[in-house]
Amino acid sequence: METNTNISITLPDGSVKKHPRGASALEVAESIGPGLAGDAVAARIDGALVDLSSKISQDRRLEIITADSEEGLGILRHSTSHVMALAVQRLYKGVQFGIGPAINDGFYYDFDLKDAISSDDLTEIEEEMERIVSEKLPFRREELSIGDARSLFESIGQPYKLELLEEIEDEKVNVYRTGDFVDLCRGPHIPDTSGLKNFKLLSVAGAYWRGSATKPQLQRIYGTAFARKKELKKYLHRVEEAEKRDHRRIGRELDLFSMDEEIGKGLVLWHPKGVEIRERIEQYWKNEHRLRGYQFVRTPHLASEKVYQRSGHIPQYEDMMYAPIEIEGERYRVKPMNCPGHIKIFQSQMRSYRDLPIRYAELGTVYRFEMSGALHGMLRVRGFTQDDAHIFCTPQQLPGEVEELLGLVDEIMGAFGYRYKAYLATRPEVSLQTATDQEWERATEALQSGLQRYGMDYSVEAGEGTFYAPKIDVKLFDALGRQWQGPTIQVDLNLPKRFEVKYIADDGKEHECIIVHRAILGSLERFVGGLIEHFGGWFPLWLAPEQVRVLPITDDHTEYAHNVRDTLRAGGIRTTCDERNEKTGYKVHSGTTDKVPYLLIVGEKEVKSGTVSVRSHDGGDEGPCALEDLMERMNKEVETKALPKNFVSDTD
RNA sequence: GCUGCUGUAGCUCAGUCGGCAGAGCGCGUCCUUGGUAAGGACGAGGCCAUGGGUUCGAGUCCCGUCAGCAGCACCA
Repeated sequence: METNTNISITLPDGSVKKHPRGASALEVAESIGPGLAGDAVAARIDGALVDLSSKISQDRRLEIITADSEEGLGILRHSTSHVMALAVQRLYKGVQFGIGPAINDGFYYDFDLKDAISSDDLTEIEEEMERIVSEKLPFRREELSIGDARSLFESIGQPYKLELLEEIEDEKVNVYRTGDFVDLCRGPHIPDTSGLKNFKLLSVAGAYWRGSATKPQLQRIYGTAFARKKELKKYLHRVEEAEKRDHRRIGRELDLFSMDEEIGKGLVLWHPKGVEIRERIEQYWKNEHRLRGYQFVRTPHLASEKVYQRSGHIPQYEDMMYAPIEIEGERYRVKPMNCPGHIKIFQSQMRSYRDLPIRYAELGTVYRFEMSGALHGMLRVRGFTQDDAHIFCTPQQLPGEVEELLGLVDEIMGAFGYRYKAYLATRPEVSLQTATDQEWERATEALQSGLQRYGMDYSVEAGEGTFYAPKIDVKLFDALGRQWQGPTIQVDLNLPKRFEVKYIADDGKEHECIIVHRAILGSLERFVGGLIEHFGGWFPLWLAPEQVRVLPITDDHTEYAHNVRDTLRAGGIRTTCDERNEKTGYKVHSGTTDKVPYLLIVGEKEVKSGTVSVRSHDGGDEGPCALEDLMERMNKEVETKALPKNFVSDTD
């Protein structure tokens, strides 16, 4: 006969523990070990996430969730957001609450309140939060019927919560109470506020209710929380590190580019050193494309509106195009896209299947009217140069072309030291109706088979394609582990029809051409901006605008320094000479802050022995070296596109 | 575009209660001629974003405009 006082609890490692019926998850955790109980934030009972206070009344599987897991950390942060909400409720009258979830690196809560919160107020809110933590207030869960919940939130004047309730279909909902703060919330939460020790409020900003620009705008406070102080510190350090790498700051410090109010918003002025970097990239890009059978074309910056009418850009994107310019009664537009020009070149003669594939590439500068709030340094601008190309091919050739393209992606992203991940984005809900289901399917399958043929890992993002094309998006991970938008490969289902792009097949008849639209770098502006942050300004030798700086110790050595410089220059190495009237330490300092990979110190010793003393970014003070040996080493470094040593941040 | 914050020397920033515009870096001249992350002295450099208002008096307070920043929304 089974005892009804004990139940069996199965732990993740398979072991079974006997506990009295009605034991709480926390009690079980305590019986396993006080350490675990202390770190516990919630529990999973038979697969469902619940509070630690949950009583277990039958045989169950139990997992104790700690803040060391991603899930547990999310719970900790979510609980912190409630504490912040309580603090705000205490400090400001008549607050209405939006939502307050955990996010990637922390949490936020949205508030509707009369007074504007500024970042100066965050300290005060943080202090109130500390107080709440020391009060050790429990997170108390209550289960209410929808009707009761509605009257509750009505009585405390929380219209946003009522709106959320409208959409819940269950009969019962949870509310959590922490002190005087009540929230509609699925949970779970940590047992009480004393478990929150390591948090920080980060910023305050506006955010639309429910993410919709037509809805009211609330004030959002962002914060983060961690299980351990060390992790919080590490995170804050990483944020700082990212700030130091900000391409706008480094762009100014290294004199790479600037923007000017009088030139216009979102328009980049490339300085000589920035151009130097850009040209290395362009040169490399061109070589790789030439190797793969691309031909280079150029199309005008301005075109008659007719072509964008036909392409569909005007009906679809007019609000993001620059206004028309009227000449001789005809309206012209600054080009927002390179495709129409490439198509016209393709159509300048009859094309046989024997000519295909035709691959046209252009570093094409386009202009788009991005909303002012969207602009961000070089990463989001109004005038930019796409590394655009269009592949005209037959349906049979498509998978092979995709495969080739992935090889190109791999080559180029690898050269810059990016890790990446591919995503297959399929037909979205709202999509072009002129293309048949079959065409969507065939295009998507071709992309997929290209991925498989190349052997590239990918995941499917259902419905994330553009309205006119399924696509492969490649996302990059930079040295700080941050994600960037990378290459994109799109099978265009729109333009071949609109422009009637045809070729003559082996049956002697006209067939519709496949057009693949693709960019590897995206835009030179964004790519270079991203690279600056990726490398933190320490470019690999092949890209560095100033590869070598010669530092003569006194005036007596300038002549020798000039010889060294000129020899290097003759060898194709970008070299300058710092002949300022300063001490060597000063010149080394200045060469380092200017992020020059090689500093060559030349003094009495070097003049006599005909050497240079090398100080490199990778190797530090390396001592004397014969110039020819150094040149050989640098040439090799340039040729192999060697990445700087340890350019990955040590905070990772 | 929306909400909030910020505009002071080329850059980073101080400027108290409304009372003569400041520092460091950088730049120039001079001294110094030196050995691996900042030698010294002197000097130039400002319509305090901009237009209005309050005031005896505005960098400072109020309103508008412009620009930048953060987030949201947007991103062929």
